[in-house]
Amino acid sequence: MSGVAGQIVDRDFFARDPLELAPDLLGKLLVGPCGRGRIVEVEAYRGEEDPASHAFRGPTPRNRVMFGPAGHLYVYRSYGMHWCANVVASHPDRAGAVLIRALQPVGPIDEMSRRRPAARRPEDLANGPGKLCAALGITGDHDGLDLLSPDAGVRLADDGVEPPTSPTTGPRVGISVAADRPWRFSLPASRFRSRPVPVP
DNA sequence: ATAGAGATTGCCT
DNA sequence: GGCAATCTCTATA
Repeated sequence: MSGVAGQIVDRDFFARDPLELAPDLLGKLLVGPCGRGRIVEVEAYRGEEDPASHAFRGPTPRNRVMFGPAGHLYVYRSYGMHWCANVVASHPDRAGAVLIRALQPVGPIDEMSRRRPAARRPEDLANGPGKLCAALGITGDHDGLDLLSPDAGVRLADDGVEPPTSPTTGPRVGISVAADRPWRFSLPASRFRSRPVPVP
């Protein structure tokens, strides 16, 4: 199954169409200031041709990172109270990002649990875009950071787990426009996807 | 200037 | 299942 977890440092891995990058993020490890988890569900968002994307109507103070280099982290405030994390994709001159929707908690479970007091079961620690940011300690302070930087507060690691050959796909959650596009990707066997695993 | 919707979550009945 | 919390942006005036 796996080797030693190593940070992803290949810019070209990120500089692709979000539709290509999204499924390749499944199985990777998201490492935050307060914990880490395995990515099990993501959504692709494009730019001007995607009405559901924050980048659809051009740059604003909030979404400016989506128009910057691939491999950076785009963190936005959702409904005035939650943080949501995206990996910037696409090309330098084209906006695009992949929203991280759910993680399988890896640890430390006790600290993640302290940050998610409402989670009654371990699988509820990070099974939502706002929940996973709370569990890992990701906030607006991390907006725009470079995921390829070795000392970044948020990083992306590969421990040898291969992306699924046939990811589960479906419509993106919580949107009303372009809701017919099946741009949500998740690991199969989703019923178990957010359950924590022992730290190796 | 003001109003309404939104890539959400948790608590209420 | 309903609904409140509350920031950012868009539409309308």
